[in-house]
Amino acid sequence: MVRAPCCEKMGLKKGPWSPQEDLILISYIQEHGHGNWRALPKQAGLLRCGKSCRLRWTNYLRPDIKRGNFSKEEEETIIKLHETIGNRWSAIAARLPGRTDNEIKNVWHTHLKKRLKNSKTSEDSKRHTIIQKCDSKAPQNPNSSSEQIVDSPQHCSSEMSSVTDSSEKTVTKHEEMDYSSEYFSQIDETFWSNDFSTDDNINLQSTNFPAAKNDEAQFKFPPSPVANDAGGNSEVDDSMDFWYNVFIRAGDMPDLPLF
DNA sequence: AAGTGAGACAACCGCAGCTGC
DNA sequence: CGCAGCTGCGGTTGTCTCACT
Repeated sequence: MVRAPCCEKMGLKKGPWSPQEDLILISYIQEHGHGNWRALPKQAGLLRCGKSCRLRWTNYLRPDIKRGNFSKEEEETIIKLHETIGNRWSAIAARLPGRTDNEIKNVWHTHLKKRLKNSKTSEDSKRHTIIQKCDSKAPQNPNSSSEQIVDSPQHCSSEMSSVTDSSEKTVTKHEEMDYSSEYFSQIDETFWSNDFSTDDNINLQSTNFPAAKNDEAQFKFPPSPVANDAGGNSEVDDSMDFWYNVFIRAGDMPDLPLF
């Protein structure tokens, strides 16, 4: 199979998305659904490849994305699932509504892996201490190693069971918020029942997604970290219609293509 | 105040698998 | 059945921010 030329060779834009591009993409998908991702950027007037558009939508712009810190439960779910199925991020994401595989992957690499390593280290050292204690308690047998004692240590099982993960709370720069309920409370069930993870041709107009009904006042996307970082304005965080405010504040409302 | 390194997260790359012809 | 086109997935890289010196 001949690989399609990459974005750069086609003269397409790479790197971070601008708010204008986001709005164009949102508006287009709102109006038409994504349909064919490859054709989308051309039809929407974006100088991006379809892959980039798909990624941007699925990982960031999709309205059912839940942003903010991961809850303890979510982190535990990730850890447990990772134990059983490994690096199958999309499968793990499927078990965490509103979370993307990319986000989970990032969290794993930045927080959970380290935490697990730390807890394993502390557990190992604790195990080591217990093993030493067990060794001293256990009947002396020159042929048995310490590990063997730990694996079936009737005389110190209670101590071993006390070795637990004492993971500390991770702190990230974004406050924990449940955007899904705060920002999308006005979206009814028919919208959420749309399966955006599938490749169906999403037509938001056929849903009750507020923006699809031309109700701009209700059109709300969650504030992105980009906006928080760039603006640092609490007004932004509080109540507003985030995306429209971004453009209006910037005084840089893009000329949206006529679809 | 400037430089630097680490951490966090967004985005890209390339391969695999699926589907239609 | 084989090929081409497309999407999904996981690994990796790039970029930005912030803390520290």
